[in-house]
Amino acid sequence: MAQPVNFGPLAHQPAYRLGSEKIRHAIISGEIEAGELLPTETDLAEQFGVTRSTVREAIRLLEHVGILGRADRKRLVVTRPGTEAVGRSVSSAMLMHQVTFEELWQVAMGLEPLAGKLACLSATDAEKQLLADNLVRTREVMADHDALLEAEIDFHNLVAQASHNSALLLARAPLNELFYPAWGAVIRALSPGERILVAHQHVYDAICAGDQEKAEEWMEKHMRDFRRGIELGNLGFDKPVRGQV
Amino acid sequence: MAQPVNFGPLAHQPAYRLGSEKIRHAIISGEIEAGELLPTETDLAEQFGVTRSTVREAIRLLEHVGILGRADRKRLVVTRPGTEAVGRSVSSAMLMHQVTFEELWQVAMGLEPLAGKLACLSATDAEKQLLADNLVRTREVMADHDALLEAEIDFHNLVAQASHNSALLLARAPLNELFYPAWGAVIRALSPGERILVAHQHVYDAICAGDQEKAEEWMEKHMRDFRRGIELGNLGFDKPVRGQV
DNA sequence: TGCTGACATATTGTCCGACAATATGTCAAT
DNA sequence: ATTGACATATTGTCGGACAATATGTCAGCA
Repeated sequence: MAQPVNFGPLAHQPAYRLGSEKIRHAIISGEIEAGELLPTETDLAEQFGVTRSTVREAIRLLEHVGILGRADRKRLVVTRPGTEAVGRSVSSAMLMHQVTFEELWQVAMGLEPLAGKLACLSATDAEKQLLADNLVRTREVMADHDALLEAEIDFHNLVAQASHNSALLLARAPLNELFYPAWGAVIRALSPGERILVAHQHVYDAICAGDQEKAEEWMEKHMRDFRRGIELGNLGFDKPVRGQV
Repeated sequence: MAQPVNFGPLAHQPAYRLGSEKIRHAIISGEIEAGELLPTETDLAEQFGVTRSTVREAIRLLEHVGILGRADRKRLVVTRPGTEAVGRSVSSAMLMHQVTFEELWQVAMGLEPLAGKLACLSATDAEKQLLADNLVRTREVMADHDALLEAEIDFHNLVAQASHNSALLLARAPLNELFYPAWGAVIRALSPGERILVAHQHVYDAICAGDQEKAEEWMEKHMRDFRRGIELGNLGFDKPVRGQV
């Protein structure tokens, strides 16, 4: 049987998508740098040869990813997407894929010890100080579950930041949104404040001493504690994390 | 000195953002499931009490992240963001942060061996077959640099998929966009086809045998080869990856 | 001088109404 | 059963309009 020619679809892109791609490209290629102002909507409309409404749609397309933002809630400005923006979009995706706590935990086991290890190499004195402050604060709020969770999340963020690896920082962004909040249930159920503090303390010591293996090892231990907590509390280790976002 | 009351800013959100949040929430909370159609723009406009233009902006805000898409390039449909959508948005972020190849490599060292390890536990026969096919293909195209790179990327995607961990799949999405393409330069410079194949073969064997340690170990070896290749070819291990996106 | 207020200006947020292009559904004709 | 004609629904794009708000300017006043 003679197959008729397959032309494939006539990839006709709507104008707002073309415009958004053009802007995106200009930004990523470095033609426009972070912090710079974009032309006004009217100007863009004129340049693209479309109406302002279309330009606006093109802009919105990029805004949610964090590439564009408002400087003074007026003019558009090119921004570097922070961990929040990335975390938000990736965790929406994970939520829709019904990611289980176990799956997140496995990813965390891949990334968090790595963060600890790298922090040993790159942490500055200022960052070590921030970690020390965090330990103090953690001890203070040990009884307050919400504050404890916040301190806990903070600690891991500080470690990640001390790794001075932006790729890692962004890759682990969704953990902040999904993994650690789920941990809140464990804290309320088991009050493992002391155990958390011990682990953090060891990680901190290792970072100060520049002892990579120890940092990695204690981060792993810490993560295993997470897992044990969820299992002990029977909090649905193999069930999808639900989004409180 | 008596501090005057601090009211904080009057967080006035534009309507298109409110609308987008409302839709996003409905989707994430499961009120609307993936695959379902959204009401028409006119309906949404009526429900929200705004004009269609505003609704359209709200929709665009979500479209780029992959939560919304076109079913038949007409009606809006709720979609699960795939690795492409996530990869695209996260890698834009990484590019703007001037992520270096070294940083990406470190993340890959955290995730790829993990993927190999998990694949040992979860790979189905069909997935093993796909891996086997990939090995055959890799051997065939060993001389063709572009095709080889494609096969290489494919292999790692297949392994990741065999891990049956969506969180991992999404977390490593940016690697596909930035890390492996950079590897293309190495292939052209050093033609390490044979070395790649050997590593892949060992990973494949380990997965078939269910030998987690071996899979992990060979993935690590493979990654170290990457790094060595970049260093040997003097291809800018510590320089920002440039986006060809 | 330094602060305040009035005013013009630029830019975004929102609205309205309109039309073309395209996918869908229906029904008659072949 | 396939085709063609036609009405319908929905999106893509247009153009113009106005309100709200941030910025800049400048005179007035202590």
